[in-house]
Amino acid sequence: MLTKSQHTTQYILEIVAPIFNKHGYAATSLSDLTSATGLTKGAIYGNFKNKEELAIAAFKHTVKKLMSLIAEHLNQSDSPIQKLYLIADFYRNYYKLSKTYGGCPVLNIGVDANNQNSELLEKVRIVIERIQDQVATIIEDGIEAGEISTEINAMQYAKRLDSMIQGAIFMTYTMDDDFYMHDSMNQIEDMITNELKA
Amino acid sequence: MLTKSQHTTQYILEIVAPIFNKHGYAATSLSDLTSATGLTKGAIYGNFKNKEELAIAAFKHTVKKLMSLIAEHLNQSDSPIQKLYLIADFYRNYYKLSKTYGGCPVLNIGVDANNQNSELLEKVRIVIERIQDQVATIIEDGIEAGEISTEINAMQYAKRLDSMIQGAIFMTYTMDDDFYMHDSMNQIEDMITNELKA
DNA sequence: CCAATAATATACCGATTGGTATATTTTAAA
DNA sequence: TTTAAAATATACCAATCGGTATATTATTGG
Repeated sequence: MLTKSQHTTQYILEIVAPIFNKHGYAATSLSDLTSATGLTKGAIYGNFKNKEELAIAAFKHTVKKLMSLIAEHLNQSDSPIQKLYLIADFYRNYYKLSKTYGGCPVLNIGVDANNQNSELLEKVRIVIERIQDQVATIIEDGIEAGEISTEINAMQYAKRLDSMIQGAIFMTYTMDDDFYMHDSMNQIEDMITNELKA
Repeated sequence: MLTKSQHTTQYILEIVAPIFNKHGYAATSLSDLTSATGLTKGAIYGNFKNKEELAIAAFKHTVKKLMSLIAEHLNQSDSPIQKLYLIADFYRNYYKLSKTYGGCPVLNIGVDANNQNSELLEKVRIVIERIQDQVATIIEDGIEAGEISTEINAMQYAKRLDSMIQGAIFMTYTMDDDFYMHDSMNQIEDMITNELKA
């Protein structure tokens, strides 16, 4: 059973994460958080050491949710190459989906933390590396399974896909236009079909 | 001849633009700017209406510089398809280059202004559209010149290239790793050769 | 039901925020 | 050289900042 403060901690993260994600660390004030949660500074500082620790926890909170959503989506197939297609498929809905959480945490916090908050930036880097490792593993599994060409450098290709996806996210959000996301996913599907397939 | 205040205006922009670019609008305080410039609030508010107008002017200042650098780079050839290769070539040096200005203003201010400052966001969008129009025009010129396949949708392709470039910039900055930029430019060069060429 | 403790609210701190009104200095025309 | 105007510096404003010490309220074990 969760204690009262554990419930409050979860509640705070739920409310606060999208705010940090949208506004960034410095532009989010404690009063933003108290008025959004309906709680006081006492409740917040009783559960989090300071603003920075709260921002880090909020980032992790959003990432965890999104990562479990994509993991669930990839469970639709056991085939490595089909999992790659499913990644593209997942991101087709990503604009609408990530808006719920205040945007893409990797993009938003990555840019916000750079030159500003090295602790937070480090967390973003860890997440990016974890994502790329997972994609690289899928590609390697595909090579082993004979689905993907042995010519492919898994890690390099994972980074390339990640870079394209992040570019699509940035453009989609900045221009408020889903075209970028869909066009990029078309492109990635073509790459899977024409470059990766054994 | 420039008046004294015009000199000061230029001087302020020169100093202030990288700070806004690195830290974002909200995280940049007036005291950051006075201590960096060695001027007082009197000098700054004598030349700019308020912080927002200064941030907009600073963004335009950096964009103008970068745009003239790329325009100059593209002057190395009159051939449209060679100009596309030159764009890729330009961005190979972009990480080091843009660091001088505190990073990529389109990426940084684009993310920072989203959900925060609609005036600033609108300026970013205008810049993105201008860049894409210029690339699309080069592609159209290439089609007319018979260098580029008539199958290509110029504007769609310009957006696709732009999205890839922005993704590479984000990844390169966030991971502090030029690999992303160089790999993306290799990819773009391959696309020019294999997809665009007539 | 009481008491100990956990959890939250309140009140306050010095420092800093963007912005302004005014004083001072610098510039340039006469 | 004098003087009006332009440009910059100074001093100040109320509001807000992140954070803390303490008071109050909920919760829970005995």
